[in-house]
Amino acid sequence: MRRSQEHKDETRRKILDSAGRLFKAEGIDGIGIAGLMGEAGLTNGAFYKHFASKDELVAHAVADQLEHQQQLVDALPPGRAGIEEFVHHYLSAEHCGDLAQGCPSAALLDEIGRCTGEARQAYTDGLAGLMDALARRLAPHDPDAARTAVTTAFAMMAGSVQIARAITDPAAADALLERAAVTALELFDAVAGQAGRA
Amino acid sequence: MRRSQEHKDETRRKILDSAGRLFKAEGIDGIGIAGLMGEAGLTNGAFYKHFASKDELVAHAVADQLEHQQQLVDALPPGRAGIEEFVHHYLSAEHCGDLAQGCPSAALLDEIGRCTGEARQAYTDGLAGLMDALARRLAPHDPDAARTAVTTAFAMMAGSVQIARAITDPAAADALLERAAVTALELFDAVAGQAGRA
DNA sequence: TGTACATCAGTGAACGCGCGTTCACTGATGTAC
DNA sequence: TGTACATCAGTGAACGCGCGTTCACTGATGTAC
Repeated sequence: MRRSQEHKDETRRKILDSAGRLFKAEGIDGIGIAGLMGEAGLTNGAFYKHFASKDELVAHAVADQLEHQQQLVDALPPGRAGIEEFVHHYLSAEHCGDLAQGCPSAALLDEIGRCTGEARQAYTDGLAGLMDALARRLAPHDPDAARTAVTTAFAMMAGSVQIARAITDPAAADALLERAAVTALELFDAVAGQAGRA
Repeated sequence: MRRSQEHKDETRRKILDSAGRLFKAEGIDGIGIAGLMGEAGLTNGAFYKHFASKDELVAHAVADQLEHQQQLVDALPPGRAGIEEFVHHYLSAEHCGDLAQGCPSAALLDEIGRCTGEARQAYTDGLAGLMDALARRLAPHDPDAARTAVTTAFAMMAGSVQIARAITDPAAADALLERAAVTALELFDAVAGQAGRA
């Protein structure tokens, strides 16, 4: 069944998409190669025509997911409206309820910390790109100076989503998400304000 | 080898301690019953004399770990000095480097979100206790009102530690931890200040 | 106090199962003539 | 353009392994007399 390079590229993309969704929904250790390949409409053996190992897939899937997150940020409307949309979508009940389509940081952060260097490097680079995309919006004249503060605010957002997902009390989860949105906007406004003054 | 109830309680404690350490270090899916029992100086079969299943152990270990965290908070010196110690220890390179002895939220949050209801309930109750302990320090006259804001600040701390552990760039990790400590103290001060004014 | 016995924490092999990975094979399609 | 052949993406069974859990057994100790 030899296929064109185009066909192979499409298959690779299907595997990466399935991996992104299922790693986030079930955890990296929570889903196997056969399950991923089944979701992509293939059988387990074909996996090794595309990736050398599960670890290599994890690294590529992490990179791919963060790239996708960055594209979402880049597609936001300009100015404070874009930041508000980002914050309110990120800290929504919908995002908390949809692990598979959600943010890879919120879904996988502590698991990535235990991964191979390859996956952690992919996360390092991907997060840097995502934080830069946010910093460019907030402080166009000096995004480098804003990056660490932006990352702190993002850590708060990711941590809040993780807590909201972990606890069983929906009212407490809603209150946390609402409060986190207020704080996130305060922190982002502070970054933009400092950059404006500088 | 029948032993006294006291002996059995000691063994249960050893299993809970091993579980707490190894779940945090290797992940809940990353360590098996035989590994946990070996760490506790026992063999796999004895496990089921103490817990009905791995899921039940996870719930008890999560509860136990959060109780321990709360005891650490309660043992801090009173006033702002205690909060400062908490923030600086939590956001230290030592804490990031020592998964096994560290905070269960930072080590396990996204995995707990995928656990059984039993484990998530244990996390819900344990986190509530921990957040109350912090809220009582910051706003002794109205800790309930402070709880959500305290949780937001804590989410920022846990998220920052997770990111610092996940990325491969030590300089970026240090900068993030430092910036997170400043922001955490600002957020905690705001909670204390609002409570003072009210 | 001494003895016989019941208890049950702990042992370690075994269960079925799913994991990551390998491999002999298939057969549609790109390529060379 | 038509044909023969080489390629290789994909199949699905099989590999060894570790998982959570079960179980027959051991033997030190608490308990009853």
